[in-house]
Amino acid sequence: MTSSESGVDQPWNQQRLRSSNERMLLERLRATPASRAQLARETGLSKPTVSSALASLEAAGLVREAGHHTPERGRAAVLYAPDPSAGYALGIDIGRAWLRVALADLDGTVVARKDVRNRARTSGAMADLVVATAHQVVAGSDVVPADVVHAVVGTPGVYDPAVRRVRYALHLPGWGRAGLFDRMREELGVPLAVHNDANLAAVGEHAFGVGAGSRLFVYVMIGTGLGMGIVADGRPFTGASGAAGEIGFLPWNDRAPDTLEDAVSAEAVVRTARALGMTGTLTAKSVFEAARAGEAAAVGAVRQEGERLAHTVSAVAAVLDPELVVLGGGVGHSADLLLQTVRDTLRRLTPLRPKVAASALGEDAVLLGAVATAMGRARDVVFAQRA
Amino acid sequence: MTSSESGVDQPWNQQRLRSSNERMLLERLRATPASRAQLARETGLSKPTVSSALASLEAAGLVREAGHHTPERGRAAVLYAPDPSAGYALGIDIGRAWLRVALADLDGTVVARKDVRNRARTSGAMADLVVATAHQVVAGSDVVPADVVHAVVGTPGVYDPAVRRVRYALHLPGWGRAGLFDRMREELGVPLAVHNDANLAAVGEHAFGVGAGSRLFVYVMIGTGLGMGIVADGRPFTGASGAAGEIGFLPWNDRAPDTLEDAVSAEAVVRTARALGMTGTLTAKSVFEAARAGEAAAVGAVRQEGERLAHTVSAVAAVLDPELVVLGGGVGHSADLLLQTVRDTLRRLTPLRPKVAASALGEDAVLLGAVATAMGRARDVVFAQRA
DNA sequence: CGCTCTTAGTAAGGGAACTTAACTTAAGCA
DNA sequence: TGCTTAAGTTAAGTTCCCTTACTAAGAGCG
Repeated sequence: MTSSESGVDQPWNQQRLRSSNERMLLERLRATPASRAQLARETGLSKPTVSSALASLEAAGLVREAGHHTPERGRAAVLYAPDPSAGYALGIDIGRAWLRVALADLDGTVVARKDVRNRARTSGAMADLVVATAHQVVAGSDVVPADVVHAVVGTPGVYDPAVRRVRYALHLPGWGRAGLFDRMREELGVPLAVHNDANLAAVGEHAFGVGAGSRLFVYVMIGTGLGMGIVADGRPFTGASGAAGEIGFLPWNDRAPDTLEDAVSAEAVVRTARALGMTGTLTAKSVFEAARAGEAAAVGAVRQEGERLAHTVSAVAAVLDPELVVLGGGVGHSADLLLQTVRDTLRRLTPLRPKVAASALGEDAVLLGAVATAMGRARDVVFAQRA
Repeated sequence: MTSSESGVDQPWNQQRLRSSNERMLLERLRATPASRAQLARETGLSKPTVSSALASLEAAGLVREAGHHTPERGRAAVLYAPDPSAGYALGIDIGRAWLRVALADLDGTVVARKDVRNRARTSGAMADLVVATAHQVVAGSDVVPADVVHAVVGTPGVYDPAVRRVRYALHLPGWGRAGLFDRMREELGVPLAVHNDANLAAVGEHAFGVGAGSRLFVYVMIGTGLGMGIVADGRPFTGASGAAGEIGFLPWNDRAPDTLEDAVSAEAVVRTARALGMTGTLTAKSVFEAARAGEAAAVGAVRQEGERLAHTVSAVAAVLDPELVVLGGGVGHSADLLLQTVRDTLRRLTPLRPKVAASALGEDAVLLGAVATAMGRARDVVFAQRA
């Protein structure tokens, strides 16, 4: 027999009833401020119940008056809105080149931020830098440290909560060490969750960027490596072992034994450009700039990159059928150059053609995804801990 | 801002509280019969509440006494269990060669079944055959027709509820005609849902087969075509437009322009066997039998099939990271021959290696998936319509 | 046989949270 | 100032859950 979800969930008593209704009202208010009468009409609760629930929320500091609304005729309504200062969340992006930290309120508004170059040589120094920068960001804001409720870190690799360390972090030496994040957690003094950077970028693009409102979309992160984040029904989809979206391992070419990651990452663009005749010190960025200027070898390299990306996207489309594919990562800022080639090649390759778009958040996608994730958790925590 | 899930859900009043608790108790009883006292202990509800809820459920015919249990010491307990005869569900598998219909109770026990060869020449005749066979199955059982609560049909292609017809049903002429399923629905007199066959096979394998308990697994259906069903957290994952798992469209080989479907389906095995020197009238089945007997060309064809499947699986693993890959479909009964090759090749191809297993349900996977899906819906309906 | 121990199940009382219905408050307008 | 209309509150009543205390029933034992 099926069984599966045999775990009996919590019983519903009156407290949970009340709590559930308060939560529903709070979520409704996040969309737009509303009066008690309006909430009653919209939610189906009675006016007295709404009044009482709103009083509780206001007493707990989760909701506050937000002006008035005078209808055509009749008494003016008192509008309520969530109080975004009821808690704060830290988003942290640990990248190869940059460490970025942002502090946001419960509306997702960033109230303080600091980006520092990542010059740490060891993972321990890196951890110290993260903690120090986070403390600076909080100190540089008007936020009381105790009001910072949750933090989320984005990092390459897959964090395994069971052993509390990162796996597959190939490009960061020592980063897989045990105890690293426990130390950060402790010195930070804030609950800290660790997520894969591509997944967070996808979440960020869903919360604030071009993926907004999409029921199923993927974020392809092209840079030093190749990764993908999946957001399904608003939540990250991580697979059975956290390795969903590790498209660097897609089978690519049975002639040459190189990986798709090698074939599509930023270095590959440089390699192709050289093979096509470009010379000098090249970076992916300079190749894209040359292509923009019309240099033939560069254009060819970019075209090949686009074709290979289309190959990747077609594989993803066949398995997942996403509504939208967002191109981002280090190469993302040149996505406009790639889009047309990707779309044209896709048309040749497969009848399954998701929309393809460039990242709207650019370099900030991971950071904002961390912010969005931490904020979501912070909302839960603040609600759960109300008086 | 994020917004997204801005839809306010239903308010929680006392009726919903009661209903929710009754539902929870019912689901708990599906795992194993239990006494009131035991339910109270396990669910956290009080004994009087459990008594009262159980009385309602019993009055509604959803639950019945199921013997007694005498503890070590103390009064004997009255056990309760769900009444599986509170409703019935129809599962229907419309395949190329066979039409299969099964009637199951709310426990998922098949109480009547009929398989007929699919000789219909037109889609209209096919629809008539489906309805007639379904009526025969119900008539041939002890079940009152009014107790049949829901039906689910499995068919190739993607059913689009918006236009109420099937798309991409390449191998079935006329099957994409509008109104076809509306007609069946009407003549059947039972609510009818239409699902993709590979998805249902995956659901079936999750409910009754080798995928039981897996949080994320895929069912690869190899036969006339090539398809895949995905079950995530117990629910089918269909993608944005219902085309998730259409792995026949995976990019395969940039030298030859054929599709992966052509390269992996049953016909491909025959083609390869011929190319390797086999002669006579060959079917996929006969090639597998010859391979089992040790004939070199057949062994070679089977090996190539396994290698190509491994290629497919590695792509799926890179995107989805499933816990388990189940091989099924027409070629499924020979999966044991393929497993070793698939596993060995996977080891060469990728570090992401999901478990690979043969289907446990064989030809019945689609039918049982339809039964499981219809039963799930029937449980909901019966519960919602209790007095 | 009846006493005691133990667990199952019920009855009665009380409290929390919701609803309905009626009332009060406040704003605009004649 | 009084009328109309909509917002918001008060009061009464309902539903459903919980706690406490009781009764019911089986098993071992003197």
